[in-house]
Amino acid sequence: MATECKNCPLHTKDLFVSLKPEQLAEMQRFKVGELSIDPGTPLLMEGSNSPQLFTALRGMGLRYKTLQDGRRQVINLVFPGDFIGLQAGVMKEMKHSVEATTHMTLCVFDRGEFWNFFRNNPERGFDMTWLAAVEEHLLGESLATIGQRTASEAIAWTLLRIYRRGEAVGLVTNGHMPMPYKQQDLADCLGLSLVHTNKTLGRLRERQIVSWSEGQLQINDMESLAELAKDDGEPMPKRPLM
Amino acid sequence: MATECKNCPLHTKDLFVSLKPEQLAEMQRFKVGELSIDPGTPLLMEGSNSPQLFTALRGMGLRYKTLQDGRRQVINLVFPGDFIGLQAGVMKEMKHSVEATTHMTLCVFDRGEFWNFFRNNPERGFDMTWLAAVEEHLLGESLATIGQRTASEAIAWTLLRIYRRGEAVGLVTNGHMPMPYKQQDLADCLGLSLVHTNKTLGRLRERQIVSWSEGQLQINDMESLAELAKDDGEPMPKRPLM
DNA sequence: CGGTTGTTTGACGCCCTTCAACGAGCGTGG
DNA sequence: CCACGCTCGTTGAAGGGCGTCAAACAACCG
Repeated sequence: MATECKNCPLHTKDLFVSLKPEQLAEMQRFKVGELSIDPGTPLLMEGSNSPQLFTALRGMGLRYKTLQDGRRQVINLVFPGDFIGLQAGVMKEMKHSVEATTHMTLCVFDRGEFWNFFRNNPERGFDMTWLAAVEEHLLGESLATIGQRTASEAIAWTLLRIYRRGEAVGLVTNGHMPMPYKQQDLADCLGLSLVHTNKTLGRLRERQIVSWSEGQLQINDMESLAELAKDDGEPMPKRPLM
Repeated sequence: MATECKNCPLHTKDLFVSLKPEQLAEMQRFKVGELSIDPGTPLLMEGSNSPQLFTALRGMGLRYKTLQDGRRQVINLVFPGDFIGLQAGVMKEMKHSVEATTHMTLCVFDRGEFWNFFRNNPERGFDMTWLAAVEEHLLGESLATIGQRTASEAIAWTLLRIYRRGEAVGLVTNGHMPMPYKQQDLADCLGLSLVHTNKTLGRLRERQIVSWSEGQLQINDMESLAELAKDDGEPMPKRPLM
């Protein structure tokens, strides 16, 4: 039973810019269905030319690239509200892969209608650009993290960002944030080895700053964490929802 | 004396998707002037809310972010054809800084007209999204480089990419590519220390793979370079020109 | 109960950083 | 004209953060 756009659980969250009723109707027309996938399922593959675009409705995943020798770089994590497949939408093919970490449900859009949608809804087209610009900005921050921050800074920064994003979409309850990823995923986010990631996490736990176990992330000392992360304290940028 | 869009030296390069005459005319209308700046001049500052957008017409520069403790991460290099300021165009402010490395001349667009332009030219709006998606893709590749490649791989990869991009916009003559950056810039691109960058470059030079001196980049052994860089050999993605 | 996946811990070593110093090129001013 | 300062490239030495190797442990499952 597909969710109707006007009942979308996301578009009321204040992370997203609010949509006018007619825009919701437009999205409803653009939306061709809903997809539900199990943990571990690949959604889009590097080099594929998917006929579909998605926005994550529920669940979490990750986008990654693999070098030819098998090393993997996680580009970013996929949260509810993320738009997936823009690259396939405008370029010929995907340049990275996307896979589900938890069970996910996604709104499905028809790529063939993408251009029509864009032409008929310039406001939404603008929002698409906006979205891409936000993505670009976030990747720039990740670059700065991997390039400049030490392992503990980087891990602190990443956990903080995950927590905040989770808060913004209502995933946090009682200070508990679902954290379904593996340590290996976090390591591949940051270009660190699994072992070093593990030990650094252990140190953060000992210092009572964050605890991450059994798929739950908890922040025990927000102040120390933000300081360690060298977070610049800028609020999470608002973004459109597709 | 401003360059007219229809005489733009760039839009015939095959890196860019070609523009129809009426699109050129539209760009001409959107363009409010031309800016010429000296090496070292900051063009956009992090946190600024610039009223202008640019596309680089001639010259080279770089985009970077600085952490609060002064560490700098170069997000990417700016080449002719790059569109600058999209973030300020859709979000409130710039999230990184841009500065000129060589003398640069840029086409200037009025940010206030951005939305109108977008609405009146859905095709160009689409191209804007396309551009942002290309940027995002390139940042993803940089992430993989910084995160996964070793210093010599990363440096090889970066030099190779610079050379190819230079070729694509006609900057290479006789196998010589202008390389106006400092070693510190390259180091800040890759999250490496200046010293290590220098020594790694020296090793590449000794092995007769690339030589970079006096602002000129030369590739002596393209095959070895591509192999070292673990380049996946995909062609440079075509992109729109604004 | 063996097999698998993910976390944890220890030992060892290297890639890379940091500190330090020197040289080359160049513009400035005495 | 040369001394001086500044920037940038280069090189050596020392140390540490992080990677690699290896193994043990816990949880889950057929």
